[in-house]
Amino acid sequence: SSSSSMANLPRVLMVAEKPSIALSIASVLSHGQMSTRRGSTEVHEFDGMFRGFKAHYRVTSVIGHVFSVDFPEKYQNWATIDPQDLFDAPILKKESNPKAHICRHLSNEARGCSYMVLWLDCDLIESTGFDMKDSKRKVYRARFSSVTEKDISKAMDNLVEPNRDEALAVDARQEIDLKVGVAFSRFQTSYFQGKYQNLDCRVISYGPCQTPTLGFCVQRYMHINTFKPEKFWALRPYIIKDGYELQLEWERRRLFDLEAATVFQKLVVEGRTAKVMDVSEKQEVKGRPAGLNTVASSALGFGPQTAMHLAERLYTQGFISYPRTESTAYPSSFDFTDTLRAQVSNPIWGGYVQRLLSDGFHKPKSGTDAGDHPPITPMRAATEVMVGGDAWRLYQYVCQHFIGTVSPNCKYIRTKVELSIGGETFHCTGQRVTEKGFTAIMPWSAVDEKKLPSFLKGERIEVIRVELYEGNTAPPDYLTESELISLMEKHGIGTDASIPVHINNIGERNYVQVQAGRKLVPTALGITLIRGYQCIDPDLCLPDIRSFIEQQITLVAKGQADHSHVVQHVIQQFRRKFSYFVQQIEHMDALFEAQFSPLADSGRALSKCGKCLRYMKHITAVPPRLFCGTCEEVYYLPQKGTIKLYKELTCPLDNFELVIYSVPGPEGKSFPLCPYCYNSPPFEGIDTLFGASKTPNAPAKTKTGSGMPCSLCPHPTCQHSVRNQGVCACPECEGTLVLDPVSFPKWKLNCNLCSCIVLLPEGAHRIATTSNRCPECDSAIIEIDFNKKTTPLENGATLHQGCVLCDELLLSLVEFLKRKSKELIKKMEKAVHSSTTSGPAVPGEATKTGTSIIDTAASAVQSFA
DNA sequence: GCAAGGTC
Repeated sequence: SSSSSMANLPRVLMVAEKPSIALSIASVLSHGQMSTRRGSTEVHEFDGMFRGFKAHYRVTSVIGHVFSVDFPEKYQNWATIDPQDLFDAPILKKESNPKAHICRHLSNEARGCSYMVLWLDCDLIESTGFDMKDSKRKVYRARFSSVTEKDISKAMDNLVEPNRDEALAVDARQEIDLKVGVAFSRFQTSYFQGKYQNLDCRVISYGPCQTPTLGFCVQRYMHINTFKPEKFWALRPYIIKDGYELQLEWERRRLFDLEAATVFQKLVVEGRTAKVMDVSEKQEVKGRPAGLNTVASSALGFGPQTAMHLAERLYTQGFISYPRTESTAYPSSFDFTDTLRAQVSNPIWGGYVQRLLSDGFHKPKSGTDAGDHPPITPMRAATEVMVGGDAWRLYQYVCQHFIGTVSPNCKYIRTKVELSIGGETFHCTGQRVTEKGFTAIMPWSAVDEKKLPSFLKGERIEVIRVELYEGNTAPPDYLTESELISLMEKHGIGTDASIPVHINNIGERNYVQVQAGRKLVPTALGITLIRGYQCIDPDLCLPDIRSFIEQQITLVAKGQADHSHVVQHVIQQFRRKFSYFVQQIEHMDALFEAQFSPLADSGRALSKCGKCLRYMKHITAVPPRLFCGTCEEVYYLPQKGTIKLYKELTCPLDNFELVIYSVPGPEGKSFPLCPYCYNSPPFEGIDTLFGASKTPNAPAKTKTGSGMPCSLCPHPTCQHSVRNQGVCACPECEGTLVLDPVSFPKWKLNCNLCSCIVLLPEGAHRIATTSNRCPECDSAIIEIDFNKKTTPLENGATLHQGCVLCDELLLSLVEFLKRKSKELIKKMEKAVHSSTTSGPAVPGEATKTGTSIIDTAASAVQSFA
């Protein structure tokens, strides 16, 4: 398209739900003649006809849902907000992925456009600057059921008005799910957390999808547990024919009455010979499969989540078609020949495909068209080297399944021989495959062959013995992942994309465990939770809870009910359920009490509580924590290290006794923390500070947990705070190097954010920070009391004061771990330089962008003191 | 730390 035409033609902006669909739409409408430029998402441009006149098109997309909801900041505090109040809380709509700048992108692209066509049902008209009431800039909605040329063109010829109701329905679901889920989750978590020692969880969540999902697993567990096996008996006569010993099946299968079975056994034994009453042969057909939809988990032994992940990767690399689809029916226009041709080069099935192409392949069995995407098919040839291990297995499966769908049916002959012994009827069957068909390429669906000697009608055969088999009825097994998926689909729990997420969730939360064969076995916690709901309000864990929400929302989507009316109605129902649940929680607690050991009975007294001044118990089980039995409060501790009392020192802010946390090993470190401050950082803005350090892979996250140890505390006078133990800026991050107070004799400085460590002179009797600052770089001056035998000072002197960065003697004695010292010294010099130029009040802020946070915190301390 | 729903 020329730039001159672009300027003159009316512009049409088209927005699809994801980049791949924008590409397909543009390719179809421009016949591949479009230009593409990058942006937040790609924009494809071309000239074409729009509603009877020539127009310039811009086709772009969003990436999934543009908006999601959450509570305002004030409602994020678990300690101050009563979960009940969440039902009446306002909610905020935010861009789901602010970094992607989708709103900005759309409003930019919408500029200068006279028309907009939405290929999605989301509520984003406002963010484009378009207005539904503006008659000059019209907004349309394109409805399409598959991403095919035919459907796309049809949608363009039948544009409709955008449907606000559908967007409102999405909003309604978001608000309901948020309020219900968060209110119940916070209440349960706060109530049970820290109450029992062997209760291993960080959060006890509730959700209208995840909880019924768990409900299915527990229901099966209960079925198994309450199963009473029953004895049964079956007659098993044996005959010998053409040298084969054959066991015959009884027409009555089994009896639950031993006496009756014994009577029949006597009859049959006395019958002595089996008379062949009938020999029948029947041609049977096992039909080729329909197209492959969302990858079945059990087929390959990956979890559904992993399978989807691999499939997603294969899709983005162009090896298979879009893997998230419910449809098993191919569009009529689907080009099977091309898809097959791409597979002729395959060393394993290439020959088979070649024969299919030359002998003529079959159309797949007609499946169901869910109106989303075509079934999953291979797009281009791949080798194991190109895609690698597990993805390769999945790719093979997709290919074999696809080739299977266009292969002939499998044919086999089923023989049934009916025999009579002493008036009782028995039979035996055999199976013989005559045409493998698709099972040749899909060996996992092969028909079992069972050879049978030939029998003649009327023939008599001697019965060699008659067994009276005694068996027990057996309980069903635990739910498998694929059974669970079917149950969820059947009850409308989750969507094809979210089902694996819910299953994953109940595993991560420790409600179920995945055992061999991908069986889901509920844990004590999972079972206790469901039993609890069952005795307080069974609705809470039944699938109907989801159907109820979905059905109410459908009313909004169809315009049959008002959005806010429906939301209010549903929220009101849950508000009542919630308050009843809160009122009755002791019933659930009774079950917890029976299952878990109360915390008060366990743990060793470690440090004193600042509130009641009694000893708190240290629970080492995950998650490690301190429990005050008097106040019934729990204080979490960092994981993966040891906790000891720190010299009975106390925190000046809250009077709690300090503990010292240590990670063992040569690169380990120690720092003191106040149990109270660690859990509730006392200074404004401190959360933000940690938020900043909580970037993925930041060592601070795993080493310090999410709380505030003394090494991060800006208290101006406490001797343990970063203000008094901090020495200088960390050369590797924005943190501060803090003196490790218990590192004698291997003295060191540890960064309070990252894993950087600086070794100080070993063996010194004492090393301490002083209140003096280096005039050169503002680092804290440290004082060292050297060992008499190893002192580097002249005349056997042992006391020395200096700056780690500027004092020549100290600089020669310190050692930086991990990096080459030259590089580090350069970095240190840089740090020194910037710290002298900006002149910060607290060491370590030199390179920090969020400096003001500490200042705010520091002033807060001053006013506090 | 909390839901479910999209898709990267």
